[in-house]
Amino acid sequence: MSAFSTNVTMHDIQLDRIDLEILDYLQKNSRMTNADLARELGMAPSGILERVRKLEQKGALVQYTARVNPEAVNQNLLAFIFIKVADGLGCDEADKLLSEIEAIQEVHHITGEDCYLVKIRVSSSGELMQFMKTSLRNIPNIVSTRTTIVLETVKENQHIVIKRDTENDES
Amino acid sequence: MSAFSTNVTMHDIQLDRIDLEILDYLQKNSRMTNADLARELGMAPSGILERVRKLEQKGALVQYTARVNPEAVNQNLLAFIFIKVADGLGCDEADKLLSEIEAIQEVHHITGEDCYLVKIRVSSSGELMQFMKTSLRNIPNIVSTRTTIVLETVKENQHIVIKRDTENDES
DNA sequence: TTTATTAATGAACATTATTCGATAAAAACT
DNA sequence: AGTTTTTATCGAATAATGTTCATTAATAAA
Repeated sequence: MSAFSTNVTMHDIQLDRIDLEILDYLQKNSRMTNADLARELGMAPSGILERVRKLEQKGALVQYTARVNPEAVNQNLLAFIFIKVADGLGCDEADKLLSEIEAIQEVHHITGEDCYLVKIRVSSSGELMQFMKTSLRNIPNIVSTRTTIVLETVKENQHIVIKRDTENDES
Repeated sequence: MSAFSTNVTMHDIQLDRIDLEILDYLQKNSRMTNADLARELGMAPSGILERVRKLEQKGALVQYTARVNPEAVNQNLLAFIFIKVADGLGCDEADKLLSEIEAIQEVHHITGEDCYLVKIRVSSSGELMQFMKTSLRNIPNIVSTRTTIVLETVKENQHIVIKRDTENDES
């Protein structure tokens, strides 16, 4: 069913203007129909379908997702945690362990003093505490953690700016 | 067209188990059809449609979006910027200015020394520099900024853990 | 009890998804 | 250049889904 590719590195991916348009439309509304896309882009629905499938295969489209209001499901606490591990050597193991934790939405390797920046969403400070005590304990070579609590989120999306560059297009 | 509510605060939102199931299914695949949802949940498609519309109106469903691979569209540089503003007074204005910047995906008020944590995605360090010099200049009362560059992203999603507690209906 | 209100159903109809053969253009090869 | 191969699109046909709406049952309110 899921036609999405996993672990794709974008070496040889070539996207034309129409591909970029499709990506941008679906980014704004992933439930937009192929028929609507076809109308917007002046193509046949079957042609759109073909392109979308290829974008999935190429790994340009990663997932279709609905953004859920955290408040609606009582996940009101958002936090960022900086994690320092010894020598950054056990990192592969730490990568895996951190990624497996559902509450963790993001795991980044970063520059500077610390090794990781982690974004986590939980229901309460109690659950965060619980998480620090249990899940983080399992991760080897953690030297220190620094936690920053989010008081209020002003903006939050995953929208990527898509630049429709100088491209030879059949306009 | 867009049936999503804006600026919704979740005071009186009541979601039953079926609602939570719908949210979770759509979170995992927003292109899932109402017909499939209906089959999974043992309901009529029209009933599902009705519920989905209500979830949109209530603000539990915020948006349907496709996740685009940043590499595919040459937006390879991810950074977090901590911004300190004087007294956090001009914050409303700063909120607005920061949110209007497309490259900025997230704006959070945080605890600690700094006032803001901002997540930004651009094409290159050059563009980041450009951004710091121009866009940030317009924001009043910025005292300092601290930028953290992401070297590699191990995990990144917006998936929220939805707990189907046997007694999630808190009336 | 009676009356609103709400949520779900199922049938009817509109719209979309998907397949597939045909076609034409572009690439690759000789 | 000429030929083959690959690729992208279309259009028509069919399967499937979206959406409306009258009806019914269940729930809450009066």
